[in-house]
Amino acid sequence: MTISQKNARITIRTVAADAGVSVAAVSKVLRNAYGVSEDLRSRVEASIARLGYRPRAAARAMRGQADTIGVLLPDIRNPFFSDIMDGVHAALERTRYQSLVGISQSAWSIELALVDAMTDRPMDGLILVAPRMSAADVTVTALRTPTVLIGHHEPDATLFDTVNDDDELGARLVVGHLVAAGYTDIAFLSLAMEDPMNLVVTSRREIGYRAAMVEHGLSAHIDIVRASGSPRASQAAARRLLQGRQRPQAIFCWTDFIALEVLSVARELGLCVPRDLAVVGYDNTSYCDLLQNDLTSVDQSGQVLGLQAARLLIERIKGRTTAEHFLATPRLVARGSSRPRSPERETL
Amino acid sequence: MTISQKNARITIRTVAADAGVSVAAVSKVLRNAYGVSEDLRSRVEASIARLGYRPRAAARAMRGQADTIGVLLPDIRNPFFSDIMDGVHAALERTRYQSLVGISQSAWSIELALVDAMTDRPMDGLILVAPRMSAADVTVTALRTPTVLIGHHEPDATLFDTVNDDDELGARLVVGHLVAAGYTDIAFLSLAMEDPMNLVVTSRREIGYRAAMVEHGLSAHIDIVRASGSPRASQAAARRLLQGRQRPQAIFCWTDFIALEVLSVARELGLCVPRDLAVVGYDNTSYCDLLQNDLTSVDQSGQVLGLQAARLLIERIKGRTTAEHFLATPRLVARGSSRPRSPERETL
DNA sequence: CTGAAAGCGCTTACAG
DNA sequence: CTGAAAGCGCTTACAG
Repeated sequence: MTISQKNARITIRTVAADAGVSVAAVSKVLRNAYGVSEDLRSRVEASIARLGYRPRAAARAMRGQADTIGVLLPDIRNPFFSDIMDGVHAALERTRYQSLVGISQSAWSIELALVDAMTDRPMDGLILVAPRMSAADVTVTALRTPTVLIGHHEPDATLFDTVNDDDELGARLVVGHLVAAGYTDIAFLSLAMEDPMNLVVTSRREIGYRAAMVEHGLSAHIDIVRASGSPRASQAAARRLLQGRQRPQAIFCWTDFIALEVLSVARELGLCVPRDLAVVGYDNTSYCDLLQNDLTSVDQSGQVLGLQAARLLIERIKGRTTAEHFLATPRLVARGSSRPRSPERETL
Repeated sequence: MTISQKNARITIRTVAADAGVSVAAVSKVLRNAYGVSEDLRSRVEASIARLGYRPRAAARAMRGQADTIGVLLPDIRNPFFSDIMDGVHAALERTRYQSLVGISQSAWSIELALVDAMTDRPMDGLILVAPRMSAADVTVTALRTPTVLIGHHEPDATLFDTVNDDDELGARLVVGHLVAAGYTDIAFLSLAMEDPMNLVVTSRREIGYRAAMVEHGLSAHIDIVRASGSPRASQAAARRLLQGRQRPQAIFCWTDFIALEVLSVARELGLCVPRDLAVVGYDNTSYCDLLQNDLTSVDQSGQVLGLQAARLLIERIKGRTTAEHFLATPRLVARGSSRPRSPERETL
C-alpha cells in the first residue's frame, strides 16, 4: 500500500507526464505488452513507484478486463464454503485476478440480484457455488460471462463448466460403511430444495443412498426425510425421526452442518451416540474433528473443488469454449459417531 | 434476470434509439433525476424492460458512483462473521448498494492487497472487519475511500468511523459470571496478534479481565495465554493450560471458535465440563446452542455491529465528514459449560 | 520503439 | 422538458 493524496488523483496521465512519455507507453508497461524499450520501461516504473500510482479496475473493465472473478456463495455459515474459498484463493494466488464474494444467504431472489450485480460490475468470470437459480437463469448468466458451477450436476452442459464431487458414490460409501459397522436401519436426512431444477441436481445422493440400501438388501429400511437445511428445520426433522415409533439406528445427514444439529437433538433426547444412534455427515469440515462431535463424514475436498473451479474459469476467460466437467472422488472419514456396534454389549 | 443476446450488447444508446430519445434522457430516467416528463419516462422504461437493459456499474463507477460497498473479512470460518454479514445485508436491503466481500484469511499481506484491490475497483465505501493492518495503512485507506472499521478500537479517530462492542465490559461480565458460579482460578486464552498496533486494540478484553480479577481479589490467579487463533494453536495452548501443574478451574476464551477447541481438548484429556473445567467463549455464535457444546458466551451481536457499520458507511458516502464511534453493550449468555460449582458434590 | 486518437458506457454541466 | 458534447481512466488499433 502506497500513499497518495486525496485531492490530486493520480492517473495514467500523471504518470505519463512525470516520466515524460505518452499515456500509451505507460499502458504498455502496465500490461507488460511488448514494444517498449528497457529505458522507457524503467523510467515509467520509477514514476509509478514514486507516485504510488494504481490503475483503476473500473476503467480497465470498460475495455474488457476487470481482473476480477466473482464467487457466489449460498451462505458462509457452513464451513465447507471456507474450504472452497481456500481452493479458489490458492488457484488465484499467482494470477492477476482478485476474487470478490457475493453472499446470497440461500435466498433465491438475493442470488439472482447478486449474479446480475456481479455481471454488471462487471466481472471477468463467475464461480457459482451450489446455486439455487433455475437452469434458464444459469444459461443466461453463462451467456453473458464465463461461468463455472460447483455443486451443480449437469454433465451435458455446453455453456459452462461444472465441478462436482461424485455425490452418488459419496452416499454409497456412507451406506456401505454403516452396514459394515452393523447398522441396518439407516435414514437419510436430505435437503429440501426450493427450485424444481435442483431436485434433479440434489437427488444424486438420494440415488446413491437408495441404490446402496437396495444392494445391501435393506430396501425395507429406506427412509428419506427432507428439510430446508436451516438449523431450526434440521432440528425439527431430527426430532421427528428420533421420536417416531421406529427410531432409526443411524442417520446419514446431508451436511455436517445438519449432522451437528442431529447430534444436539440426540443429546437432548438422552440418546447416546453411537450406541443409540449413529450419525454421519457430509463435507468433512473442521468441526468433525472436535471430540464433542467426533463425526464421521464424507470428504469431498472443498479445496480441490475450489481450486479446479478457479482453474477452469481462467481457461474459459482465456478463450476455451468447450465445456469441461470435473468429478472428484469422495472419501469416507470414519470417526466415533459411527463406531461398529457391539451386539453383546447392547444387551447390558 | 432478463434475457439478452450475447452478440449485440445493450447499452444506454440502444435504449435511447429504441425509445426515440437522447442518451441523456435515458440516464436521467435511470437515476430518477428530475426534469423528465411522464411521457418520456414511461417510453424509456418500456424500452428498458423490453430490451432487458442493465446499466454497467463499471461505467458508472468512472463517473463517481460504483453502487458497491466492499467488506473485508479476516476469515469466513468463524461464524461470527456471518452474523456481521447478516447485519450488513439487512442495512443494505432497500438501498442501491451491493456488498461484495473480500476474504483475507487473516493474512496481513493478503489483507493489504485486497483493500488496495477494492479501492481500485473502485468501491464507494469499505467496511473493514477486525483488520490486521497498521494504523498508517488504515489511514491511507480512509483517505481514499469512506471507511468504517468493526472491531478496531480507536475512539479518537477522525478519518473513519468505528463500530465496536464494549470488549472491556464483555470480559468483566465473564469474570463476574464465573466468580458468581464459584470459580476462582480463571485463565484467559487470548489472541496473539501479528501487528503491534493491534496489541493495543485487542488488549481491551485483557484489560477487562485483569481489572475484574483484581476487583474480585483474584489477582494471584491472573493467567493470560496468547495463541494465534488457528485450531492447531488453540489446541496446543489449551493442552499446555490443562496439562500444567496448576490446571485452572475455568478458561475464558477469546472466541467461541477457540472455545470449541478447548472443549475438544478437555474431552481428550478426560476432563468433564464444567465439573473439572468451566469454559466460556465470546461471540455467542450459533454453535453455542448445540448441546454437545452448550457453551456460555458473550453476545456482542454481530448483526447489530454489521447493521450499524453499513448505516454509518452510507452516511459517510453521502457526505458526513465528522467521525462517529458506536459502542454496543455486550450481554452474557449462560449455558451448561459454566454451571455453578456444587462444592458438596465435588468430594464424591 | 513510440505516440495521437478513438472509444468503452455512462453522467453531468450546459444550451436550447 | 430535452439533447449535444465533454469527460471519467483506461486500452487498442493504427501511424509514424
